[in-house]
Amino acid sequence: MAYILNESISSVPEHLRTFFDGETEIPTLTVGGCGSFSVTKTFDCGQAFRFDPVDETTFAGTAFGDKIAVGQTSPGVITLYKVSREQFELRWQHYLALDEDYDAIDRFLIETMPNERDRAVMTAAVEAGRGIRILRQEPFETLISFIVSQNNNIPRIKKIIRTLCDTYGENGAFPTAEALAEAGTDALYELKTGFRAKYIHDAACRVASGELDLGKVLACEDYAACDAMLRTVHGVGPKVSACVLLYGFGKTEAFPVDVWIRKSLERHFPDGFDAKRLGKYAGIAQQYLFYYERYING
DNA sequence: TGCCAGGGCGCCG
DNA sequence: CGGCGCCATGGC
Repeated sequence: MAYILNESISSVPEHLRTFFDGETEIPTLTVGGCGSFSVTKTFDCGQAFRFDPVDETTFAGTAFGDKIAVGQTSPGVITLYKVSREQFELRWQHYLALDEDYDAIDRFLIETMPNERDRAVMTAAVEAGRGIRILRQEPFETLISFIVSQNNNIPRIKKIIRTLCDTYGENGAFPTAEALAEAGTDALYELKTGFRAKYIHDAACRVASGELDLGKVLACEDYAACDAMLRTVHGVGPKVSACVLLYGFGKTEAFPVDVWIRKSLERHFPDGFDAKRLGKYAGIAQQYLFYYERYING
């Protein structure tokens, strides 16, 4: 389990000055016990769209309306910039999934494979992706982000989300459902969202009106029911729903199937792959397989 | 130029 | 149910 090694008010490193708008002194936290945590893999595996690399081992971005940076200090140790002890315990520890035992999950995923051949494949995928953490992002932001992601590429997804935040967000935060609902489809279309404009607007309207209660989805233990609630939104199909439940609601049993996963399963599991067998951790296997296929085998 | 990007909808058989 | 054309945009 993660623990705080050091907390201080420190001067902002040179390469983070611009990101932190010229601030000079910020709360800085050094956190140990992070296990296999990899900053670069976690923020560069296509689950979060508002973080960017600022050097080899540091990513900076916005979540919950706060700008933070996360750096890899050494194996098992990370540094959090502009994060106090209180904020860490209240929010960022959970956001970064530092309260999950990924070593145990990794072992479970390998052990659960039905035969030696599949175990070998899963072992390779786990080793390739080891250090990835499934972030616990904000539900509404994740919903809109993965609607934007459909038939799109990551650089453009990031660009559209940045524009959405700049135009309709308060002080750099992700826009509220009310703000996007009020904006209207035409205005959203003007932001180069294309055919997704009406989908974004529909999602925002349903959330703003209470017709879709994201708090209820968060509290719901029945995965199929969660999936059904999200898919009432026009433009949310099986893939987007699974991504939103995985990255925005901590539903780690979600198993999003995209072109990369389809390729991976066809190539490595010709006799079939039963995601349900992996139960609560299917989504983490999915992320490892995605990373393995997309970034290692690619 | 055509193809693809972490898809989904509407329609068709 | 499964397949297929279409939907906007930008990078290659």
